[in-house]
Amino acid sequence: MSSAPSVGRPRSGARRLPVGTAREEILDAAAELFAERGYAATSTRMIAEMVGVRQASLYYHFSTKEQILAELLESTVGPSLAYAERLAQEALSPADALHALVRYDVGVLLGAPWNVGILYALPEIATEPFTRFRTDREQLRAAYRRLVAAVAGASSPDADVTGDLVFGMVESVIGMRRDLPALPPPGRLQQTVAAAALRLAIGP
Amino acid sequence: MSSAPSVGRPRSGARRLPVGTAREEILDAAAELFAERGYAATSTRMIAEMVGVRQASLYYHFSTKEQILAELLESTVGPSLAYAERLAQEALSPADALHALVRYDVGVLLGAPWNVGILYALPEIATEPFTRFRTDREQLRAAYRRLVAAVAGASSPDADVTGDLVFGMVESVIGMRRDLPALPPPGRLQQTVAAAALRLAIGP
DNA sequence: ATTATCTATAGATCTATAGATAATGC
DNA sequence: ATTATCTATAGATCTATAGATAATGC
Repeated sequence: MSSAPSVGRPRSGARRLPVGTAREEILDAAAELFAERGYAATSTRMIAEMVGVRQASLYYHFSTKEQILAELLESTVGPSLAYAERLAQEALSPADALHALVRYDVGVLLGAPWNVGILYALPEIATEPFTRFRTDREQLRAAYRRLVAAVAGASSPDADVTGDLVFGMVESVIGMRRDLPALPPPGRLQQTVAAAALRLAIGP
Repeated sequence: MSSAPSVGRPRSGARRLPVGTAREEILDAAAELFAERGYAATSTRMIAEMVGVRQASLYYHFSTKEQILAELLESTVGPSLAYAERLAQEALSPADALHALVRYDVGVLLGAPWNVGILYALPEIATEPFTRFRTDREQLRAAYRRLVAAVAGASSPDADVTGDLVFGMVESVIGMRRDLPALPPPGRLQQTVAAAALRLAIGP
């Protein structure tokens, strides 16, 4: 929201978009570069150049390059996890709840301005600065497992694995978004994936 | 096979395992480091140290660091693609063929000594040295689409998307292998995923 | 006085090439 | 003579810190 601040030394370059705080501008630029060229392959200098600021100025807003990545990752699991927790408090049938969660989660992954989900796969996230992201993501996985188990009923022996497969299938829209020249419209794809999740969960 | 060669200047360090050529030793070490720490985060010096050789000596066997990655990637799609092509020539029902391909592909992903599949997600592979890998992987995706369409019958409108979802679900075992503390035994997981693929393909 | 930038730079890399050297094979 | 290594290094980075500076706010 609050655009260019009134205090502080002026920038050397022009402001990219007069919308958003400096922090948000940095996150936007980093999201684009990390998703398109890779995290380690993106230098802080490239991010700064895209923002229109000197490389060292990034460190006024973020203490390390890793912090920038951590914040981006958080923004992609956070909403779906919060939604899963809200769902758990409503009195929906397990099938309806699973369907809703898949729709929402796919919507988040497709709706992000850049395909940041691709960064989940980075081996780098096994380290400390990303602990929060990792536990949030595992909680989301647990929510999928619970819902799938509830849909399948007590009968199913490897409901956990099926939950993981649904979770993986949902996240595979990240790969589709990257690799396919065109995707169905978001609403339609959300619907298709949600229906597929139910087929997976219900079946024997 | 052919272990330490009889010609050439001796190494400064000891040979890691007296099995395999220098080329294979390099690929092994790189696979471990790339999968565990990331491609860009792994230096050629680290690879060389693990092999027991000086950094510059890698360049006698590979012209660039990217070539090492390209070869590793190729080794993980290659076999499944070849298998899909063999399957296409046999007279199996579509359902049996899809089941067999999923079993095989999951087996390859789980069987690799290191979880190299994780590298599929790298944005770096969009560049030229990886063209061969990318087209092979797209051919494998196409095989999944064909089989899923055949299983679903002419009725299904978005058989392509379902094919992509099966493809994505199969590859999601890469993420499971990385993130879960324990997995079912390979044979059992192959079976579970293959059955799940059929449920996805058949359903309405 | 506070804020948000700037300039300058330390110190640590990193990839790839050039050319020397220590083996074996002919 | 050929092979597979070695040593040495060029040249290009890269992250993060220190301290100066140009705004506004009090």
